[in-house]
Amino acid sequence: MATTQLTVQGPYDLALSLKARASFSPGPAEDTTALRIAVRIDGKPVLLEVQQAANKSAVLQVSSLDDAHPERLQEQAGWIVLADLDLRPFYRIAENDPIIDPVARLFHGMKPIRPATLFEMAVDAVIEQQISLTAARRIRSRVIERFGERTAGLWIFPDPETLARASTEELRACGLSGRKAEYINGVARNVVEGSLDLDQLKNLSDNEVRSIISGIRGFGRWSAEYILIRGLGRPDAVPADDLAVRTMVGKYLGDGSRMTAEQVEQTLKPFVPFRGIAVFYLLVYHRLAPDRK
DNA sequence: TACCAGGTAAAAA
DNA sequence: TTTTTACATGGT
Repeated sequence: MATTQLTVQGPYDLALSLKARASFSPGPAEDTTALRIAVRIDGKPVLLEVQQAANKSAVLQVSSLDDAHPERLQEQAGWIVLADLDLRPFYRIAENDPIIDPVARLFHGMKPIRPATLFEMAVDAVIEQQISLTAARRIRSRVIERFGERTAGLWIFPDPETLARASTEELRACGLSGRKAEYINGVARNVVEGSLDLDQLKNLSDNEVRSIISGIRGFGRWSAEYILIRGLGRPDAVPADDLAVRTMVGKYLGDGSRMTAEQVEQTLKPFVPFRGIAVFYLLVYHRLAPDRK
């Protein structure tokens, strides 16, 4: 059994971060004491478990039953929990806003949890286009159960190779539209052929990422921002035209009614360079608030 | 039943 | 160039 320690930047609350993630996919209650996820490391399925050494401690315990390199485990876990992000500058900015400040204090140490790979994130973005998160979740699980791999009771998201080979009909059978089936096929093939290197996006600026993502068929402005904030954890990225964002920013930072994308952009200016994190906190607040709706 | 939900590309105007 | 339409599922 491989075990390693991971030090994260700034304040971190793993239990809260897990709770936040669960709030976006309502279902049976999930374990919030540890992050358990199956990933592929150097091509091999590995069960990864991440725990917080002590409450809100900066040290995380990363372990796996499999004999993966501790360094690779640490790297993968650090990616998923956004270990490099320091929330303190965000909290300082939040202090200037009467609405965000109490929310930031309530959720002290909360970070987004990233999907294990950018390919998974890209496919998720396509699945979630236009339909409700509930519907998207159902479709997503059909895709995983049809094309993914199961290890230690957990599913690993299908590889680009598998989804590149999948027929439009098979994908449609999961509940995707024919269009979305083509998009997913397309991005998977780009990755397999090597014309798209998703991991390379990690080294590029937000604008360079926007340019590359929106050049892929099926990926527009919304998907580029969505992948930036959720997949890459870029703290300033916001899909301002996103329906939920327009609704929530309007509700909490505006007059209560849904905003236009332009109004969202204007309203979020004070939170640069943490606009995406500010919106993340608002969305979670809305989902966890007892007086929701 | 109709409409909305964390959009996008392609057709039509 | 700008506006409209088709698309799939799930909840209300």
